[in-house]
Amino acid sequence: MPLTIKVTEETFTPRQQAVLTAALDLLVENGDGLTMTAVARRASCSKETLYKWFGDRDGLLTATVQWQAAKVRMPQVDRSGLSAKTLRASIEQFARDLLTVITGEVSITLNRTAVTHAAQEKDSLGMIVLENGPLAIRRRLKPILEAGRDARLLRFTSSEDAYRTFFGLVVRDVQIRLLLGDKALTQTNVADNIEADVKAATDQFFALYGAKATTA
Amino acid sequence: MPLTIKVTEETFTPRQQAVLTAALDLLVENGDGLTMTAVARRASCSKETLYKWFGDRDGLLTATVQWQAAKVRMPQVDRSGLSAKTLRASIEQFARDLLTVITGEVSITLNRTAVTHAAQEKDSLGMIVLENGPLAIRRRLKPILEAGRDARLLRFTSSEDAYRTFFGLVVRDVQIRLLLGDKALTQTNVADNIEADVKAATDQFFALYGAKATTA
DNA sequence: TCGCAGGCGTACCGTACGGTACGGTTCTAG
DNA sequence: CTAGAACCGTACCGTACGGTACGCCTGCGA
Repeated sequence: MPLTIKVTEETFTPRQQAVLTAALDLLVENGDGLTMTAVARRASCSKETLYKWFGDRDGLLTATVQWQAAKVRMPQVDRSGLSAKTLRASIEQFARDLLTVITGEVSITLNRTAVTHAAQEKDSLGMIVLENGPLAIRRRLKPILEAGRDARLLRFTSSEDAYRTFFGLVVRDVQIRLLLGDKALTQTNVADNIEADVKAATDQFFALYGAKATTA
Repeated sequence: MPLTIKVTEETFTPRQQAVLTAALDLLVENGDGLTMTAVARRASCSKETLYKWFGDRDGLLTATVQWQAAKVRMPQVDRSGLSAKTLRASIEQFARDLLTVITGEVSITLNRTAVTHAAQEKDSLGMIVLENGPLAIRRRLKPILEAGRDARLLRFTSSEDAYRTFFGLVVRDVQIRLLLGDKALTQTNVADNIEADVKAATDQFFALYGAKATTA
């Protein structure tokens, strides 16, 4: 399977999507339990079909991650009619989206899979996850930030730095702890605190980059 | 091998440490290449000895991680004679230590190993890494922060929140991108920027929590 | 009705690797 | 000098899993 630049829902037939769903379910249920035999049994198809469609195990894994990533379509935030209020609402929404995604079971599983993959000098899965996680957020957030600057609501020199600070303020140590399986961070526990964390992170972001703030 | 509460250098004989060094080297060179046969060959010992000393593959892995973690002894920062200047220097030192560690090849390898491990419902390695990484920093940073607050140099209500914000400001998206194998983040590239990042993160931390700052 | 493509299920193969067994060697204690 | 413990090297076993081959069934177009 060659490098696929863009994966849409139509890239796979419904039957293939059913197979990928089975693969993703297995992955979530039991991280490394993604054996070709298990997928074939779960999806009620033959292994031969799997190899015909996806080439090899890595191809199936890649297709699964790409397909799942294509499903995550974050809500577009309106850029027009920018006011202090709407800007803040947009930023909060980004923070909420980000936290909701990274604390989700599917995201944790895919990130773990990609990290494992990267430990074997194969970074393709990592790039896919990056591309559809942090980088996707960045692509959508940067224009908002720059619009905020144009409207004299934000102050910064590098929108890249502003974005990365935002990421840090929102994610903090939550993602790495979840990936490492920290039991002190029960998922429900995290989910319950998302709203408070969103507000705190947004407050801090405006404290650093708001028009009235003085940054170094 | 039962749960070892604390691992010191003396926990293992020199010969055993040589074995663990070999294991760590193999892990760094080639993430998943840690086979018992490879370790035995690299360390010039027999597999039987490995099993006698470490029980099974997981025991060897755990011992390797624990032993490496025990080697990382971060420099203690002086808490006495707290002034604005020394406090800032301490904070900067923490930021520098944190960034230096997480961008190191060994840290990346161990984190990847622990994440992979956590994907198999085995969180012991994850806890060890957490305990000796983020949590170790936290244990040492919190007293400094609280001393800074007592000296009216910092303002915050929860030192836990202050620590986590510090972590986010320093680490941002660097760690997850390194774990995912982002090629855009060459290690040398990151290393060259550490000083600038340290300064920026410290500035932002003081902007949020410095005595003169107004936080929400 | 016939032929055939697509696909299911299963049996099969090769290999890699965790774990064990065992003979041979070195070192130490008595 | 000898007995035994520790340990090295290697051969071996069992299993899990990636990948292939093949027989069978179903649906569909001619």
